[in-house]
Amino acid sequence: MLSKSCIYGIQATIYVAANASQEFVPISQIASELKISFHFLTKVLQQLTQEGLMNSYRGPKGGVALAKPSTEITLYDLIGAIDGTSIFTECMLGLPGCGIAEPCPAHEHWTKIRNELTVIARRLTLDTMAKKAGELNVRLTDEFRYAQKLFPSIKPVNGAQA
Amino acid sequence: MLSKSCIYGIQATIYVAANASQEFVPISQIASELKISFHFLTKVLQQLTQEGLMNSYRGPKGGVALAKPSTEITLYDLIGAIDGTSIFTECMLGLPGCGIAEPCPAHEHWTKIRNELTVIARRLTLDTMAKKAGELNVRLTDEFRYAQKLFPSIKPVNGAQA
DNA sequence: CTTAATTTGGACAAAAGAGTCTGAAATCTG
DNA sequence: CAGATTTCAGACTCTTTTGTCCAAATTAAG
Ligand code: FES
Ligand code: FES
Repeated sequence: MLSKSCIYGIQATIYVAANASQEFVPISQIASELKISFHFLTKVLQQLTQEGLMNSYRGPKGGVALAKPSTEITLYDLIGAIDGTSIFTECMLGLPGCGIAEPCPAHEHWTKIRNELTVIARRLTLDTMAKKAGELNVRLTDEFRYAQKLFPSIKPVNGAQA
Repeated sequence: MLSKSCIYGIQATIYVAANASQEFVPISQIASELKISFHFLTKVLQQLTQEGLMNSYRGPKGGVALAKPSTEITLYDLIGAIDGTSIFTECMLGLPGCGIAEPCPAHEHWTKIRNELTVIARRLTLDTMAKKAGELNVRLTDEFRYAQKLFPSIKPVNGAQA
């Protein structure tokens, strides 16, 4: 569904939103905590910066920060900035100009799903996701649980690693 | 969302389902009518054959045919056979083992969408889509309209080409 | 002013997806 | 049997995505 770039972008922005204490968060910190390739993540976040969703600052004490309050950035914005909005508008069969005038055989059903996805993505804010990420057992990546970072004594529910 | 292979497979099977008159439909016929690369489509349909959704027959008068009645093949079957069922089960962020035990911050909302997608894909049969494909102005590919093939005098609603 | 930390911007490599081609095997027709 | 038609199987190329790396520009701190 989503590209790797997009997934990394979402995870990173949630991480930044949850670190409201830091003014600018260095990309190296995000990358090492979330176990994402630093150089690759750098490109993704540069794109979010160019799209106006983040601010960046160079030099010591530099890093990236949200350009707007986390309540005003939605999942739709993030996906749109990285993968583009075609998911929310395109034909399931990839035909150009999806519409009732020239529908494909799945149009009626696909648009229903697509519209619900759009509504949910527009409603779901970074703030909501960051709060959720702070709950117990919620994970941002396969490795990273925010609750575990705050309270290292907490063990995950299915204790794979000791 | 869907790979090109999957889209071609869906278009081709709808085409075959709509051609109920022919016993076996040659892949070359499907490819030329739907303007899909013959060799590429061949591979896709081979996969559907191996998955048990289609039968094939070599030699003159050969081709491919549905292995089951078109009322018993669903969009879910087609997608599952080509792209796999991960769309219907995987985490939006690609995390392994999507579940309420270790959710990601979007789990709750994504599973809602995903479940509706699954229900619709399981309900939508080839028969339904083939019937829809026969309606006026419904297109199977950018180029191919079934109604136009049956009644060449009919012009598309937004007459791009003369 | 010098050094270290950081983003920026691009080049480059590896992997996966999409598409092309060729030859072999099966099957019908005459 | 001979020849034509068709699927089957695999090698190969091209493009996009993913990932790695390095040098230049910016800024804070001593
Ligand atoms: S035309 Fe295919 S989904 Fe609208
Ligand atoms: S864990 Fe991410 S959608 Fe379920």
